[in-house]
Amino acid sequence: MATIRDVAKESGVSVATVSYVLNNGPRPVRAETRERVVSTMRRLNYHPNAVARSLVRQRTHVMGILVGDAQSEIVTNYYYAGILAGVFAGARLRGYNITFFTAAATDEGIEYHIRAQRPDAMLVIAPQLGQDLPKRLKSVGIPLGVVGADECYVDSAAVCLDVDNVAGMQLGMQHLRERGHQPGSIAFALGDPNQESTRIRRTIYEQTLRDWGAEPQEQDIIAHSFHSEIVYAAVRERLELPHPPTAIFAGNDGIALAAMQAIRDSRRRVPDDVAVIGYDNWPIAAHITPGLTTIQQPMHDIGEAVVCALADRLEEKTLRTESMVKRFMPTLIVRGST
Amino acid sequence: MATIRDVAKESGVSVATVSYVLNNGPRPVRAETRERVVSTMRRLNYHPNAVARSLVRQRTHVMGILVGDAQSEIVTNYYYAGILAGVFAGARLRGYNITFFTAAATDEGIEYHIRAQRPDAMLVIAPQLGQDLPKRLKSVGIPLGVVGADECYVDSAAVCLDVDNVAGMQLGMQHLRERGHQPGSIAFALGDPNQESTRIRRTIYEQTLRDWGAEPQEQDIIAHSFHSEIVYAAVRERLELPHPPTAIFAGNDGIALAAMQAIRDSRRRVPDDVAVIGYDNWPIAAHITPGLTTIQQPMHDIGEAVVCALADRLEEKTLRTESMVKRFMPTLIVRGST
DNA sequence: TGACAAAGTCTAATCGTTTAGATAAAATAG
DNA sequence: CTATTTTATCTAAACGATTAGACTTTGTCA
Repeated sequence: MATIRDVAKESGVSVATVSYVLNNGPRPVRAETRERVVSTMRRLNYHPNAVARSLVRQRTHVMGILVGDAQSEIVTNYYYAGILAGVFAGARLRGYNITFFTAAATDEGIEYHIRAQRPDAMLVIAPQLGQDLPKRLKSVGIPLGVVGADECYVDSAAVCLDVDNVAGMQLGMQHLRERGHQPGSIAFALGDPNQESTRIRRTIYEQTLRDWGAEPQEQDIIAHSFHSEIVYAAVRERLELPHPPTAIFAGNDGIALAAMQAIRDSRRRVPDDVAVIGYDNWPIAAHITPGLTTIQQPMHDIGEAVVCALADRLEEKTLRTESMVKRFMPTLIVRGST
Repeated sequence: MATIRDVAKESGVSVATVSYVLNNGPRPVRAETRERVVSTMRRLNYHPNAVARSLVRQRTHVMGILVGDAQSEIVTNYYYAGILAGVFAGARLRGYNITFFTAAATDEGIEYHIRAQRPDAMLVIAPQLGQDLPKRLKSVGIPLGVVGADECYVDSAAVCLDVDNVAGMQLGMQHLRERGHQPGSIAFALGDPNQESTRIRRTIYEQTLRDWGAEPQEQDIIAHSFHSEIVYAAVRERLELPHPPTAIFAGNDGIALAAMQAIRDSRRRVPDDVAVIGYDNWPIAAHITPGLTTIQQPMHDIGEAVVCALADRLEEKTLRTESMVKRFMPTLIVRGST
């Protein structure tokens, strides 16, 4: 493979000149010389070695990414996929590559891998809470972008983006209320309790009920998991108890789907007997019967925004030393399930 | 950040010695010296710079990946997500990082990016046919792993893995036949006609019908797209025509879901009026009513296998100069939709 | 025309590793 | 107790770029 030296020799100039041509600077090159160099580059099929560049520039133009607890999450969870699509779009826009760190976030050694690989920044998507991950990532000393976990990262000088969970829950609760459901008859099938969004949403759920004069019942907070089988079983069980809910607010659309099946299998109808509202607006939500009412989140925008914010920091367009928190507004998509 | 030189100076040895400690060779180091070096490495929080290593070793330990036509495909298509999960698992197993090439496959410059970034190998997942991509990727000169497109890559000295599409179609057709559907009443909602799997499956569909003594009808090959809206419209339209099918074989579970909705919206029932069989066994397939009968593909295995096969080539465990084709067996998952 | 600035090049150091070749120390053989 | 081999280190040259500093050419102005 041709190197810069080959190009230099072949076109009778020094490597410096070739480099100036390559980068349009920092020194000027005579038009005639430039042309000669460009043509030999083309002739030799030369492409600058990004590895060598990274070494001398101390920039890899790579952003590392940690998805959920392990990469496999993207398999079943459209939320991650949506964020990722945005991340890719942003990366392309700003000229970065995205590398997945294949070690799980819980691995002892993840920060060693990061140190070794030297991405310019790290992205963390909807991490589990209660780990020492934030501290460890901070210790690596590169800009950090976090989606879906403000609180534990806000003191890590990170870029924290998330959907506005408060607004989302209120949107959904309001909608159920307007559909005539009584505060005491709305259950909440939350997701992974180790995610920040789940905790916030639970708080808002309970607070909204109290605002409406109803005390939240422990039995109306069901599932505590994103796992379909667990959700299915939990919903069926709840429906057997006295005072079954007339509406279920689900932590994401996957939960909502499992809940809908549980409802049907209990010989009840959606939405007549039990209404269901989801979260995320997965593509499938529009393609089932009845369609799933859901809280849409601008996943793509968030993914793109986090990359752009980090790129801004790297390019010194914005301050790097303090945290930044930005919230995105969700919207309610009404379909047949409510 | 500490460099190898810092470690060397700090522990009173040469950089070479530190390197030998780091790599366990190629020269021996006295146990006492090694200990001293290791402890200073720890004290200085030293981690070898992978970029510098890559430069001198001419190996980045990165595999690049091109997903579908653009990264956004992983959003809606579980097939990609499944393959990816396997790829990550394999990468972790063999010590590689996965970098997404954010330029679309159709981009003029994708091979330039690859040349510059210098991944040790490239993965291509279910590419569109009819592009010059194979040729261009081959010209880059690094090992190639292809999932879901043997034919056009088989002469590129690539590792080609795919599910056995012939077996999968036969499995499904056989099943429909056993359920009592007449050859002339089985429609095929194929996917993207620019993917190899689609083409093969269509051929097998037609051939099976002929084997059964029925001439395949143009009108029974519907949709020609993975896009839900298009599928939905196409199925509804087909159901209005004379001789509506009693069974629809779908190119993937997304198509199957859209088809099921179209069937329901035409006031027909699944499976009584029209049976549906899908492809891929998306997680959702088990969580709808009725459950979706589908052809399961070992996506995870395929993803893992392609990475391992490439790693073998890179580590010279296997020959690098000739193509290898391997097929994985699908299985039939019977649920309520047939 | 000469002085000085600007434009265009080149030489060489640098980024942080690996690893051959030379050299020194220790172990083994005769 | 040498001579020879083996083991442990060190020195220095890569790997393929970028970029200051020195140098040369060209242009501008008095």
